[in-house]
Amino acid sequence: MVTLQDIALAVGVTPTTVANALKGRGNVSEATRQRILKCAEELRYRPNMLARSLAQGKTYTLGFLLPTIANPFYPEIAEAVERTANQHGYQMLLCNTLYDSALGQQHLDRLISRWIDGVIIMGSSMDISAASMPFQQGLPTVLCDWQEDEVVGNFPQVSVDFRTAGRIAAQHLLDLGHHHLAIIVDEPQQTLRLEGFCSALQTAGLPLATEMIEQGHSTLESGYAAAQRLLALPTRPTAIFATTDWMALGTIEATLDAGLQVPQDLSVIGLDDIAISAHIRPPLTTVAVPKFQLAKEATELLFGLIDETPDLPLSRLIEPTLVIRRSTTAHTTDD
Amino acid sequence: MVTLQDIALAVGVTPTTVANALKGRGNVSEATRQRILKCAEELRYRPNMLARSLAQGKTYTLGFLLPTIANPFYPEIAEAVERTANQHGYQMLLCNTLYDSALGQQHLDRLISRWIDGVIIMGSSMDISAASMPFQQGLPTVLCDWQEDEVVGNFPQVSVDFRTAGRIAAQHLLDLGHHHLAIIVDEPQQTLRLEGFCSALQTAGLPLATEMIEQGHSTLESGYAAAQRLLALPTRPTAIFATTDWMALGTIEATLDAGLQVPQDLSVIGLDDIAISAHIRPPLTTVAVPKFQLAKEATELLFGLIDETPDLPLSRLIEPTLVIRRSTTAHTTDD
DNA sequence: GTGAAAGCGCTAACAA
DNA sequence: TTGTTAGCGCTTTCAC
Repeated sequence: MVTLQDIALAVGVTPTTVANALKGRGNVSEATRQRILKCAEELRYRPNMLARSLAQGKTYTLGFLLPTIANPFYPEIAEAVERTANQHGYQMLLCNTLYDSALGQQHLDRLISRWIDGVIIMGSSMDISAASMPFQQGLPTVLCDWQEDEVVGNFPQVSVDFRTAGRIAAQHLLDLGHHHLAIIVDEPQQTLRLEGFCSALQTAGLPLATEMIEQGHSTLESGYAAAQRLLALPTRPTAIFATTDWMALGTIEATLDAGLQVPQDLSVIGLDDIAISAHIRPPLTTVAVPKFQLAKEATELLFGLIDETPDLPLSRLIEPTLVIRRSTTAHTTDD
Repeated sequence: MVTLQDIALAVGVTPTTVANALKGRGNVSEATRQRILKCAEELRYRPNMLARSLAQGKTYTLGFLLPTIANPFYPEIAEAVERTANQHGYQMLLCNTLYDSALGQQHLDRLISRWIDGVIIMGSSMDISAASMPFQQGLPTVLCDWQEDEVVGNFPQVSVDFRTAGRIAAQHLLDLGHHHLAIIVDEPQQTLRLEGFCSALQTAGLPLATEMIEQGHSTLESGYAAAQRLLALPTRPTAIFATTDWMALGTIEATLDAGLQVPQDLSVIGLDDIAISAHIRPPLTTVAVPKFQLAKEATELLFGLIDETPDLPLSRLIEPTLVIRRSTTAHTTDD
C-alpha cells in the first residue's frame, strides 16, 4: 500500500503538504500540487480510511440491524438506507439478528468497537433494553419501525402508526359487511396492530372473540398454519387480517389448499405491501407501510443526529394507507 | 471512550500489561490479571477496532456486492454470507451496485480504502473488468454466481452451471411434449442459460426461432411485458422458460391477465427457486439454484484466501436441480 | 512478570 | 507556501 509518506518522498515534500494538496486545501502552490496529484495517480495512492478514522474519530460507517434480510419486508428498506448512506459518503454494515437479542447485542458491541458513526435498529431485531444500549453510549441511534409506545424513553425513532393500521384493516372489513373477523398476529411485537383492530371492532359493537386471535411468527409458514386453525373452527371467520403480508400470503395459500376461494369464501387483508403482494392471485388487499419513506426519514434523522443538527424533531410517525386489491370482497351470503 | 491507557493508569501498570491480560497471553500474574479484568469491566472498556486494525493490518470486515438486495434472489444469500462471516468474527458491508459498474467501482474503491479483508462480488453487479480490480490489488476476492466462462482469468469463483440449468429447463419441457417453446432472458448476463436451452432444443431437432427469444431485465415487470409480447405472437408458444423466477412470476401474471390458464394453456418454468415460488398459484416449476450452498462455498473460499490456505481449489461449479411443481404440464392438444 | 519504545497512516495545530 | 510536532489507540518487539 502506498502512503502519503511515499508520495512525499517521491515528490520531495512532506506528508502534510501532500495531504493538503490532495484535500484541495488552499495553501499549496499550483506547481507542487500538480506534481503531487500526478505522483499520487501514478502510484495509485488510496487514502487509508483506518488511519483517517482513527485520527478524526469518524468512520463514515453506519450499522443497520434487522431481524433477517430474508423476510421480504426488509430488502427494500435496506436498499434505500444503503443508497442514502452512500450519497453521504457512508457505507453500511448489515447485521441480521435472527430475532435473537443476544446476537443483536453482540452485533452492537462490535459496531461500537468499530466506532461507527451511527446505527439504525429495526423493530423486532431485539428487545428494547438491548436496543437502548448504543443510545446510552452516546452513539447516534435511530429506532425504525418499532411499536411507538414500546419506546419509553424519548429515543429518536421513525415508526408507523400501527394502531391506525389495525383500525384501517378492521374498518375495511366492516365496511364490506363482514361480521366474523379473525386476526393472525405475531405477539407481542405486533400488539399495536391487534389493539387497533380490536378497538375498531369494539366500536362497531363486534368485539373480537379470543378464539379468533391466532399467533403467527413472521413467516409465511406460520401464517399458513394459523389460517388452517382458524378455518377449522366450528364457525369459521369470513375475513382474516394477517398483520404482515408475508403471513397473509400463507393465509391465502392455506385457504386455497382447503378448497376455498379467496375472496368469495374468505376475505384476506395484509399489512406491509411487500413487492410480491400486487402480483399474486388474488392480488392482496393490504394496509401499506410507506417503506421508502420509512427508510428515508430514518436515515435523514440519523444524519441529523450525527451532524448534531439543532432543533431536530426526534420522533416521527408515519401513516399507513389502505390499498384495495382483490383478496377482499363484500360479505353477501346468509348471516 | 476508555482506552488501555485509562485502565493502565487506574490499575497502576502499563498499557502493554493490560493488553496482555485482556488477550489472555500467558505472561501476567493471576493477581494483576484479576485487577485488570475487574477494572476493565467497571470502566466498560471496549477495544478500539480501528486502532487494532491499523496496527495489525486486519479489519475483520468483508464486502458483499450485489446488484440490488431488493431482487428476491439475493436476500437469502446475503443472510447466509453475513451469518458465516459473523461466525468468523467478521462483519459485512453490504453494497448495492444497482447494476451500475461505475457505482460498483466506487464501492470497491471505498472498500479498499477501508482495508477490508476480502470481498464477494455477485454476478450482474458490474462488468468483469471492474470486478477484477480488487483481485489485481491483491485483495482476496471471490466472484459468486457469474457466468463461468465470462471469468477469463482464473479468479476464484463459485458459480452455478447455468448451461446445464438451461438444458434441464428445455429437457423438462420437451419431456412434457412441448414443441413450441420460448425463452425470456436477460442478455448478455444470462447468455449461458440461453445457450443451454438452445442446445438442448437443437439436439431435439427443434431449434429455437428468433422471435421466441424475448429480452427481460431482471424485474417481474419486465417478465410480464416480455410474456405479453410472446402471447401476442401469431403462433404463441405452449411453454415459456423465464431465466429467473422473478421474471417467471411476471410471466404467469401476464398469462392469467390475458385470460389464459397456467399450465393448461401455457407451461411456465423458472430458474432460481426463490422463496415465494412454492407458494403462488400455480406453484412454480423451476430449476433450483442451491443458494445456501452458493453462499456457504463462496464465503468459505473467501476465508480460505484470507487465511492463505494452501491447495485451495479456486473454482467451484454448483449443479442446479429441477423442482417440478404445478406451473408446467404435458402438452396434449392438437399439434 | 512487566515495561519502554516504536510504529501503523493519517490529521491538526502551530511554527517557520 | 511549507514543515514540524504530536497524537489517535492499539500491537509488537525487545529489554529489564
